[in-house]
Amino acid sequence: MCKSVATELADKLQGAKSIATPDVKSLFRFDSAWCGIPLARWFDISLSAYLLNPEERNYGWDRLRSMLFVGDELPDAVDEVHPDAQGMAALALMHVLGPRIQSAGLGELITSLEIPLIPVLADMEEAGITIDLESFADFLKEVSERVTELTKVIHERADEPFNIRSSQQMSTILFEKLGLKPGGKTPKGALSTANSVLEKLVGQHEIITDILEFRKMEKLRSTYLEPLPKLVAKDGRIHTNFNQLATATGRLSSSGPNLQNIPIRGEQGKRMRACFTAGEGMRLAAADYSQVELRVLAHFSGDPTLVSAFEHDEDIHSRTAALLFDKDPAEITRDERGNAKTINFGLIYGMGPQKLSRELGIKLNEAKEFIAKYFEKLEVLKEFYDSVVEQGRENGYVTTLSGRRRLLPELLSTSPQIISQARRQAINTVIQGSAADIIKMAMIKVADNAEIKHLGGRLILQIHDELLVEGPEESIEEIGKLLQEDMQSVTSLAVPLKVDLGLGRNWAQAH
DNA sequence: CGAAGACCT
DNA sequence: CAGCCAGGTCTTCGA
Repeated sequence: MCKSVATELADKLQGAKSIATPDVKSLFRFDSAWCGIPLARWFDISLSAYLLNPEERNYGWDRLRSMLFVGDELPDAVDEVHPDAQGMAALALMHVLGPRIQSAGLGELITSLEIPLIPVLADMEEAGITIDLESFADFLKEVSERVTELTKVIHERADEPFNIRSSQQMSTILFEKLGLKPGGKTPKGALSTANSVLEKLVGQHEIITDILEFRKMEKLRSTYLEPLPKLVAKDGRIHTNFNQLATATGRLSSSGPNLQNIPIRGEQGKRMRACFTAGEGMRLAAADYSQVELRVLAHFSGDPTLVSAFEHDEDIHSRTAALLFDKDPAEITRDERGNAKTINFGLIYGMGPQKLSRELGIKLNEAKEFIAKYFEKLEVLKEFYDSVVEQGRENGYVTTLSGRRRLLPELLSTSPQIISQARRQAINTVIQGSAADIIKMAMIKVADNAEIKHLGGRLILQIHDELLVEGPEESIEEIGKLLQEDMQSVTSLAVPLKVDLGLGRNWAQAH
């Protein structure tokens, strides 16, 4: 007999009569364990109502707030809340939600995946990551100086001072004063000054490259270099929050600070990641799933071309190019491979011919032929796409590997635009959500691995298809191997899962 | 507080 | 003729 979620949670709550830690804010901030389950995450999970019915997304919070808190803010002192009420609230919620979760067939997802993940995430948040404060300071100094220089140069070139950070003022300067050609509009109708537009203007005016560099430097300064050192906790480490219910697809998100969007590209990106280090006497192991979303696509579609490419561990982009251009994979040029890569990524997003033509710089008709040819070659893939949409239309939702659902009533809309957006979301959710399921399973497996634990390895970050583990210098190689093996073997698909592993003193080295 | 932009997978 | 591909978080501007 399968215990209901409510019963199981009720059992765990029974033993707890009060909150272990006196400071409610730190309780929420670090998700300190309470009867084995971190309290904040408990309430997160109680919001699982949203898995069933988005209209009731706030059900949990409204109830909780009325029972526990006076206003919107968390109280400063524990005296302002009623310890037992927290348990009562969670219990009440789960009594309502538990049966609904079970009857929707989501009990397994909640009890076998999401709930076991809770303490794993709590441990990761508590572990945090070390940053090299001196390198950060040096980096910040250089970037700040460069921002000052560029500000001066840009003002000179524009022949007047203006706020470079303001897209409105930027638009006026570029398109009115300097008479440059607008390259597109924003959703709201203003002339866009986004990077993609500016890049096409390079060479037309010397100010453009300066603006592009200014934006890069300013982003580094304002989002990473300045705020992050201020967030170093007493333990000398930075602690993020991993949000379990923030995305529509089942991915995690990270906030306060977001450690899932630390720069990686280019010289600066590399330098930035090098500032994220292992602690004293420790090393980092970074393991990332190779092409996991395309492998998931191969798995679900069973497309023989994709499946065989992954079975033989071929370069998937070259393989796609070979198929499209009727050539031997060895004869594929850089450009052809690049085009194939664009298509492969586009497939994951449900890309249409318009965007493809823009991406590849070819005509619309050409792009249509391109896509037609692709689907001709991979008709099994097309059947899979159609079946996802059909499932979505019939059920009102699509389902990932673990049974997670995303409601997509928009599939039945009358607006062609809404329908095609929902189509893309349906396809992408099955792929992206299943990849999220896989890495969540892997995280639980890694966290439970007694050998890794014994060697002193601990998970510290997840970046969608990558796990970052910190461990003692002398055992990091072994930890890395175990990590890689756990990730690869966590589930068995129609194609093998491949995991690339890197080790190092810092995050850049480990890549 | 929404818009625009930039960073990530 | 245009139509701009999925999922996030954070900063800044300006009403």
